[in-house]
Amino acid sequence: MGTGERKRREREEREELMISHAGRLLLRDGFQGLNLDELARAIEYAKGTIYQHFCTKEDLVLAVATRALQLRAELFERAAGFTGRTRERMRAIGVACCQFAVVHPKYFQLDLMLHSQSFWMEASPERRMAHGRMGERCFRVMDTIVRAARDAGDLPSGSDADAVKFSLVAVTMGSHAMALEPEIQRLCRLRDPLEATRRNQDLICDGLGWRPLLTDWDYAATDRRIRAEVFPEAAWLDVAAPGTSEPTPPAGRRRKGGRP
Amino acid sequence: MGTGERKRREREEREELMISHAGRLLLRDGFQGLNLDELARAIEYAKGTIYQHFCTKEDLVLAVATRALQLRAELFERAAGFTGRTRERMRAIGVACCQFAVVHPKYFQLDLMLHSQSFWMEASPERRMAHGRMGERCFRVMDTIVRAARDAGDLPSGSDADAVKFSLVAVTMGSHAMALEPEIQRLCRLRDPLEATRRNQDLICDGLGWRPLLTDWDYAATDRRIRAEVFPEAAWLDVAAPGTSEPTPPAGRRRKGGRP
DNA sequence: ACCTGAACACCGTTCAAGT
DNA sequence: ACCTGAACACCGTTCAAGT
Repeated sequence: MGTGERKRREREEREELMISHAGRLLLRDGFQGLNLDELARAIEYAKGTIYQHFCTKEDLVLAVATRALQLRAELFERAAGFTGRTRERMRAIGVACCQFAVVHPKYFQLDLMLHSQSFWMEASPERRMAHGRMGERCFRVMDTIVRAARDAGDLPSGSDADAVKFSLVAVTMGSHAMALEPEIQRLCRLRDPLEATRRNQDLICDGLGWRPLLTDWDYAATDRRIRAEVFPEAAWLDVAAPGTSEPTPPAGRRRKGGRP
Repeated sequence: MGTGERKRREREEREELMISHAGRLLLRDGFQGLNLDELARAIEYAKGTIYQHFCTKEDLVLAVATRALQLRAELFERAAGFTGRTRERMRAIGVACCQFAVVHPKYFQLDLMLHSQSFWMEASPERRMAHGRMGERCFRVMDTIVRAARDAGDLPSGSDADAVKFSLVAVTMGSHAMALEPEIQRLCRLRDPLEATRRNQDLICDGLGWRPLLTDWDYAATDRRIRAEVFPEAAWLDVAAPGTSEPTPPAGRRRKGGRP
């Protein structure tokens, strides 16, 4: 029985190895570019062994995405510890979101992919649920703040907490996704994608009537506090020029097929 | 020379046939599910002939997406003819957007895909530019209204027209994308995805200070006017229960590979 | 009981041969 | 000059054989 325990642990460690290494390859090559032959070679297991852990490639990628979502949840929970007005606290979450998108641009792209592809039906129910739970963790953090805002009178008493969360999530994801798109950058003459996202969060909050409004408060000072108190070690982020996600590598498809 | 002219026309008609039929298959099966063998069989040309028009599968799909974007541009231009306050006119565009997403849910998903995948580098520069031009057409319509709003004093005089457009596009795409996601529907207890998107557009406009604000105007009446005057033939849309995009077909992957 | 990797199926891409 | 479709390459998935 002690042996069974060790077996279980080894199996778990192997899965961990697969997920973390798949993550690395995903960051480099994207979903289509992720090659299971290469992954197997890199982790020194047979390709077939991967399928003892994941029923499809999508299942594996979903596991990576859940890991990424966990990172986000942890950022959220850290941000939730920020003290101040309720809108300032939610702002800390917004900053956490931006941090995540900047530090892990490919993970963020992966997240977008999950939302726009037939991913879910290729993944196992277990992993879908695990991903759902992680999503709940993120939403719980937001929910606490929204309710506190309503209780404090910072949000109109009639506000629907679910609707507020949806608005914030939608504007954040949408802004990020659009801001990353070169076509949109050109059409909207975007200079700083991150700044644009933050501004849209501000607009939504103002639209919701979340006090103090943009005009009644020095949110630049709040941002400085957030950076200093919640993400002190991320100071280097300010240095990186905005939009410095690595210039997508020459992943142009190597032509295949045809005659010799 | 008359013959050369006919050849050119025939070539164009064939390309048209390919695009429209590829569109049909895309609507049914999505990008991954689009099979060029099947397409070739359906249009009764050899698979190789497709490659005389499109350099890759992505190139073909981009052509379809551009066609879809053209539909959207036409809806926008029609909506721009709506008379009323500037915010009402922009609202007509918002309604057009929602119409588009409801009538062509798969095209809308396709649009999301373009934003989240390494599509562009597999397509030809010509088609990328064609798509860019169609995007410009959409933005031009919005731009006219935003400037009119600033001139009329409906928008604060300091408003940056590009930033306003970005906010609207980001919130609309983001809201739609999130609203389509079952996971988000669950977490936010969404009842009516379309309504949620419209509401977020309202919040952004309020946040921008675009008068008349939500509280100062009967926008429900505006919506009725828009439906009656701009999209009269689309009345049936109100009948379809929200979120009645066809229940994604059992596109679960047929397992492949392995031994006989 | 579990790992292995060759075999296989699928499908996008190419090109020699045909008209 | 252009169309054809069989051949090919790539890669996700499977399973008979090995340990």
